[in-house]
Amino acid sequence: MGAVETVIDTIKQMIIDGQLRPGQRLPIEKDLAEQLGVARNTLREAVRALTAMRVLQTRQGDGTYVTSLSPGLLLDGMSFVADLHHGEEAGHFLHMRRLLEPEATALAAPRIPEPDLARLGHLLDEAERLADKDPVDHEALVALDHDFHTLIASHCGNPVLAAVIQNMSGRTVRARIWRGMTEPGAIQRTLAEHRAVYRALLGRDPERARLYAAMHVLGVEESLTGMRSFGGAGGE
Amino acid sequence: MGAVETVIDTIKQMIIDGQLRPGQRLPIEKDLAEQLGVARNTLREAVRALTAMRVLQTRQGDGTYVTSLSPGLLLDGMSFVADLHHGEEAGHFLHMRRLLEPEATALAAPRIPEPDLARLGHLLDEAERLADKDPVDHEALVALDHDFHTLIASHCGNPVLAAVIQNMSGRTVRARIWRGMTEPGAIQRTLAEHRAVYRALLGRDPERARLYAAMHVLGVEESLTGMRSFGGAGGE
DNA sequence: AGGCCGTATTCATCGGATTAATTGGAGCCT
DNA sequence: AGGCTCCAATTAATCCGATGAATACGGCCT
Repeated sequence: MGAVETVIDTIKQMIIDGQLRPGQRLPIEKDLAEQLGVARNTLREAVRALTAMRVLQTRQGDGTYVTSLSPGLLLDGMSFVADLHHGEEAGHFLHMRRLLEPEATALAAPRIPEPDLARLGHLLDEAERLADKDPVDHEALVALDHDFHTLIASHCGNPVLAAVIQNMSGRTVRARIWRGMTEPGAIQRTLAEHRAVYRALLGRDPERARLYAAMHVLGVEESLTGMRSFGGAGGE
Repeated sequence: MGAVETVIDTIKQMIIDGQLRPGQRLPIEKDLAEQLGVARNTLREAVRALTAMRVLQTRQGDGTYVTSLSPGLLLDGMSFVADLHHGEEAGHFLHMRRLLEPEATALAAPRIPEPDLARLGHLLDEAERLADKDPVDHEALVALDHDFHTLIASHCGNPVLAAVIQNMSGRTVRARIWRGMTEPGAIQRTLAEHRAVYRALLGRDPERARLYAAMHVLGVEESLTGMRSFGGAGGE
């Protein structure tokens, strides 16, 4: 096995074993390289790889530190995976969202604090305002869509679940989805689905939240495949 | 932004844009470094980071290639995240398994080919044989457990779902779980749960498969927290 | 005591040299 | 002619040493 890979695994194992703890500082490059029996360049490549996966963090002029190792931190960057896949593959990521988001939304219903609930409302108001304009600022809508779902997921009580949900649809994926909503009323319908989820959260009703979240993801899936079979899920 | 990060993002973007396609070979280090305006060492650190996340693959004496970029490939290595977390955090990963494995098992019921179904049976036979021995070879049981769940998940029809499931419990996590099953009969009960899932698959019954899979993950969760409230789920 | 500045520490980047592995083809044997 | 062996070119892997840039910390001044 290559020297760099060995160093990567060694550092990983040191973390798993508890020799290196979150926030702890590593020895300086020169010493650590010597201790591991490799050149500084080799060590640097290993550290760079671990930095890319958010296990380590380097601060120029200061040192190299172990990150918090929180799931949310380590799982981010995964969204790149979703960004790569089009067509049928994209459907697999939406399938994941359909499994996870209803659960997360239901879990968030009794937990999400009032201020964040209010913030959700403001995001919706803003999105509806943007949707009425012409031309539509898709990029801004994508950002609001992302904030809406992320805010809900972040209150599900399970950071792993929240992180995976967030990464199942990155910036590029969401942009593709919103750009793909060309049929008339598609944007309004999506926003109505958002509002339905919001109302369920406002009522602290987990089961309604779950169902409306499921309907929303399903709506997105069907709007992409052109299979939508009835007229929307916004009302009561 | 650092030069290395810039190079990483540039290469990523070239892949998203389609300039670099799966399997394609990159220019040699010297040329690519010159083209991107950085030193070879800097380029190497970027390539190493992308190699660590399975986006690129280098072959000494040959060149650097873009991988298949399949979700299964890109999402692996995520299991390291699960390996890091003990106690309450581990429960969050089990929660994920409880959401995902029942669905995957249900989806696999009508899809899994006969030969793999037979293989599942053999894995179970082998595990039951091992469980009766004394002392118990935990490591071998962990391997069989891993193969059992991985084989099922791989036939759910959604490679993303399969990959996430697989990474929600890596080697270290599974080892911890099986080592933690100290109460008498715990191992036999777990294997009985496996067999119940197997029987549902054998019957090509998605809903039974879903339920028994859910019961199994729940059993694992409760055996870890000592909350198990009744006597097992192996029978019919 | 509080803010400013200089110096030491540490990572970031660079350029070059050497080593090792793979590939592809030339040349040889059958 | 077909297949095998060995050699040479290509390319990544590793190492070395030097310079640049950002940060932290301690001493100094006010």
